[in-house]
Amino acid sequence: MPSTNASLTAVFEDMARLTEVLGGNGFKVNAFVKAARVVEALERDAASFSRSELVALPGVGTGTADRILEFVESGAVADHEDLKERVPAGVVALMGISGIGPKSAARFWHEAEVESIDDLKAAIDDGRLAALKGFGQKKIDGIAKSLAFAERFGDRHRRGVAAALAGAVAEAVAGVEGVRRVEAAGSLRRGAETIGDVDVLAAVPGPGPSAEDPTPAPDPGVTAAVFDAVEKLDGVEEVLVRGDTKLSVRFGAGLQADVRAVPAACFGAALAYFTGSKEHNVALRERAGKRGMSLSEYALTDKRGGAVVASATEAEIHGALGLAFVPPELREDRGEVQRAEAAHDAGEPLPRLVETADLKAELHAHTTASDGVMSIDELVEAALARGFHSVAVTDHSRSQVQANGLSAGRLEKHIEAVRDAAKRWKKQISVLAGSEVDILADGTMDYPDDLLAELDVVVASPHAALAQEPEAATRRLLRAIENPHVTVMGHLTGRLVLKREGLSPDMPAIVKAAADRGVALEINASPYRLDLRDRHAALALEAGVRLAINTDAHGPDNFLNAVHGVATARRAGAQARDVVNTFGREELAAWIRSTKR
DNA sequence: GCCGTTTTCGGCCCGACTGTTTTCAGTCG
Repeated sequence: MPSTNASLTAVFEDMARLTEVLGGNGFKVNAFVKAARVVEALERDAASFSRSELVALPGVGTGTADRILEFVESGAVADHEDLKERVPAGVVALMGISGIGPKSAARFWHEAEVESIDDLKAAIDDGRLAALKGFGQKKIDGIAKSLAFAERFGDRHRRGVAAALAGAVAEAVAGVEGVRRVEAAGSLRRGAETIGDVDVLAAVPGPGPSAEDPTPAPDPGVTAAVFDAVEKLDGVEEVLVRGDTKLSVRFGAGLQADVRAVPAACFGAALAYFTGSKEHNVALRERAGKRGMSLSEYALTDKRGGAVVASATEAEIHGALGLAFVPPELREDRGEVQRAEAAHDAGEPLPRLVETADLKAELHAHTTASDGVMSIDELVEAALARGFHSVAVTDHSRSQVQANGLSAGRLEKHIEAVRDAAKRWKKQISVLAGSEVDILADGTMDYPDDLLAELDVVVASPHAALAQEPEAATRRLLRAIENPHVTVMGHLTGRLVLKREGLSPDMPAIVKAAADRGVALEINASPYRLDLRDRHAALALEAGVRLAINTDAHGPDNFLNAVHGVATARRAGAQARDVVNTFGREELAAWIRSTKR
């Protein structure tokens, strides 16, 4: 995303929060949030838009347009600066604590002199909070718990741990007598790289929605059994909420799971609702309203009379709203509703996104030669078990000493061993000799060109000097892309999810160079990496760059991580033909040859 | 602040749950 857009997104988000804490008009707050979403989703730099082009964007009026122009001109928005002067910097942060919203944050600030998280802790300890009307011991205990929790774990989690937990919860729920269907929803289903809470939805017996009973209750007996089963799961530390339809539990590992029970006839509406995102849901409800309907987690209904229009499946609801079915990974209110409308009007579905089952090759995997746990044959067998027609053996290069990277001499011998295995496995699978070659800080490769020329597949990856300035990082990566032997650029930024920011190169320049050169950019599917991230993958696709979804497998189970890489690719809108791992055996071989200069 | 085959003014997305309330505000998703 162009940097102007990122900065403007932050400005509008901050204006929303500041307006909220100052008790301003809630609809104005929503308008700022919406403006942030619109700017975030722009495909061009906001600076390149004229005023009339801006006003034509849905959600952007003259006020937002003028603020965008002001920011492009001067680098700041006067109204935003004014708001910031009126609110201490730490007050907005209070709203980041679960249980504290704008009203409470404002009261803490005005009535208890709380202007930061540290102030809040002190105010809890010295009784200033308890002196406020409406804040009993339970509320204060809840806030103290949330504070301690946020400090211990932060509020986001890698999707790998969230997926595992969701699986355990879903399994427990599915085992309850009377449960018709179970599905993980929320940001996990949308394929997001980090997850706040795990949402699991259970369909249980109960009446369908109707004009007389628009919010039918799920069977209380089955619902109670579902909630009991989840509360009994290993690792449940605390029950936060338990009502007639909703259970929230907190696990010791720091994750929270929300379980909802709905009558089976409402499952589609509920699944759409709990999958979100919030912004996407709001967009759908607004759309429903404009068409004389109302959308809730129970049903899409006619406003007059309340007749049920659709409720059982998501596809029916989207269709009744005049939309093609929107895959969960696209539901971020980044233009998908408009695209689904256009597709629906043309009588077509949205393009089919890449699926895990489409993957037929792995181009980045390690063996015991460097830091993997599989022999060459074990790696080949793991690939065969996935139904793959090709696998590249890509152990670390010599600079990766801690990972037992191969010296030039060891690589020569390793290539021989791979070629030998390739002959033995030839009838079943193509075994390719490769290497994950370090891109050194100056952009040179960790092996000389004549050695690289002996390899079928070169995955070029940065591993060190990951705090480099953007200019240096850009030069470094461009130089690697220009190397005539490189096939795939591996985990391009070197970021680690929730842990390390990694390189911040000029992505438009990188994707243009990759397009010109014909190399693929990897989506590293490890939930620790997910690098490229979704936005960058979308930029690559726009530039016509092929993606490679690789698991970077160090052990056989790592192949299962492909699903996370696919989720990221789907968020970017990737179709199967955009991903080289979906190519047929001969097609892939031909593509690899085409990358050689 | 945005928006209009109900509206250029007066609306604007829907429901569950909790706490401290005696009828509802605040928060969350």
